[in-house]
Amino acid sequence: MKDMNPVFKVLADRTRRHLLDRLHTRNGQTLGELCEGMEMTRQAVTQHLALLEQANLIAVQRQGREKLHYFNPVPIHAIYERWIRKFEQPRLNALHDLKNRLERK
Amino acid sequence: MKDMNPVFKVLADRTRRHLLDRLHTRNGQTLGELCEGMEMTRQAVTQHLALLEQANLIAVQRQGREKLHYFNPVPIHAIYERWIRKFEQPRLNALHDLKNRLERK
DNA sequence: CAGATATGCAAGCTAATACTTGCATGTTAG
DNA sequence: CTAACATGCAAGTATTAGCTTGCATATCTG
Repeated sequence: MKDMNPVFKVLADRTRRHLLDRLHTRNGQTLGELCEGMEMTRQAVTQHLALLEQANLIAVQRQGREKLHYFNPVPIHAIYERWIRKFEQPRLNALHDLKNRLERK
Repeated sequence: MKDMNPVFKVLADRTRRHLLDRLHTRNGQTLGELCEGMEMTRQAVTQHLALLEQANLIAVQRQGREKLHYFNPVPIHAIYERWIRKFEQPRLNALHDLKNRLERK
């Protein structure tokens, strides 16, 4: 997937969105906790978390032998500002555009 | 990319976001117009547009031998409602969570 | 220290993705 | 009618994503 912006790519996976949901419900969970109930190996979850960390969507902190994960809302807000908000004013003048297009000919 | 929600997957590609941007700038463009300046073949663009159409992000209308493309903002708004908005209230109490966690032990 | 626990690292497999090439079909213009 | 134009269809290729398996390392507990 050709993409300079890692946030979209990361959000495109259901497992990763689920992990974000879990951290949103309770922040600071360990790797083991985040693996509970996941239908894949711990290593798979680790790899998803690594991508989330690369995209700056989570921050990680070692606490003894445990690894704590914290959700960071900033990139999602940036996505909203850059990509969502400008599309929220729907251009309902599609027919007007069509009319213009036909007249240009 | 394992995902039931096609909108995220579709938005994850830079080329497709660029196509949406172009339609947002001027709605109702033909396939040929949307191909201009793209550094790939027409068929590649067609495939991207097909994915955008599947995700209901664009609507297509045949006009003679031309194919007109219209942007549809509804799925992006749905994404915002379902996934973005709830993350916009940042939980800045990470330290509080950490404190709770340590006390649970 | 020794065993259990929590996590890390890396190679390998499979399926999906992005893109191309080649040809076919439908439409408009002279 | 026919030639140029706009688009459609399908098979093939290279890359990447998601996941697994196997083993290594670090930390806690008794």
